[in-house]
Amino acid sequence: MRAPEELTERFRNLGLKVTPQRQGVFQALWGDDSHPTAEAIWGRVRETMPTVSLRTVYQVLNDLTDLGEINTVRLGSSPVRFDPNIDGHDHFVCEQCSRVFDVHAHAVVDLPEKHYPGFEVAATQIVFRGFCPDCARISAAAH
Amino acid sequence: MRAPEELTERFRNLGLKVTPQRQGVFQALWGDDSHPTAEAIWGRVRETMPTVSLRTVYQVLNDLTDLGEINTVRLGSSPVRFDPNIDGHDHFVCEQCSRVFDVHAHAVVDLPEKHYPGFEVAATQIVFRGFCPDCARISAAAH
DNA sequence: AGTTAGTCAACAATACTTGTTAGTTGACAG
DNA sequence: CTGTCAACTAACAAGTATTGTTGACTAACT
Ligand SMILES: [Mn+2]
Ligand SMILES: [Mn+2]
Ligand SMILES: [Zn+2]
Ligand SMILES: [Zn+2]
Repeated sequence: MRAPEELTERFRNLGLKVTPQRQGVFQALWGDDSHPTAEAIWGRVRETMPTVSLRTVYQVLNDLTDLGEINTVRLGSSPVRFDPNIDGHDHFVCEQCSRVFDVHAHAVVDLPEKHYPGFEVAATQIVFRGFCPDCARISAAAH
Repeated sequence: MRAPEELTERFRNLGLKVTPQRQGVFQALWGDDSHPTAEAIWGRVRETMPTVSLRTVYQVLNDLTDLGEINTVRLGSSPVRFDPNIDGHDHFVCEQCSRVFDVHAHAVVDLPEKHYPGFEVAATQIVFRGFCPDCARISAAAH
């Protein structure tokens, strides 16, 4: 996503009001690579704006998604996570602590057309699952 | 998953009763590569056993999952899909009709340890998204 | 300074899935 | 063949995540 100031610009240009709630969500997302849920973002925004409603946070997140400023990430059965990183990248999901990490895989992936004629691939998603460094260490210590 | 007869064997060996409901679900799953939802399986079982309850179908599907006979597939916001194919394979999701296809990608994927020290990869999941042959044809015809 | 988009609160509703209860049935062991 | 207990059913509640709705209020922009 763009920096909060640029988002502010964009919202203004689109005739959308720049409210403190919206700016709060911009700030909460900016530089966050933890793939937070709506609730997590709500918690962060509430630190400085205790009256903000979860409903509004959902609203802003959906607006940002519609504008293509952020992506939604659905991995497993957990609530939707939001990803301000919209550049192509992959994910690592820890099976222990459920955290989601941004990674850049070395990948050469291809769906052979001869075997799958007519399939038009628009996007390829790679998800690694396993133990993150923290959890790997703990599970190793417990040998 | 195993063939219905073998599953029957396994259930018996585990001291579980082989009921018509369970066998109905076995049959419904056998050879199905459409990644059906619980409701879809329910519909199929009901054709020959109109009184079977959705609750029981969920029960059996969860049992089979716990036994490692089938896998659950969660892709996007749709209900859980069940996959009797537990051999390593990838998926193609049509963004138009939402169908899920089994595919075998040509893939060399690797998470470089030097950049991600301590990450222990247990599984790598590849998901293609795009248009399936049917939907690609239709969208092409509408040029 | 007026207009109106945005927000809030409070609640309803949706979709999917699991929990629970109590009564009934039928699969299987002896 | 028969008794037992696992499994099933129906009917309903509950849980989780998200969106819809309404009416009143506030404050961002023109
Ligand atoms: Mn990411
Ligand atoms: Mn599959
Ligand atoms: Zn972890
Ligand atoms: Zn399609």
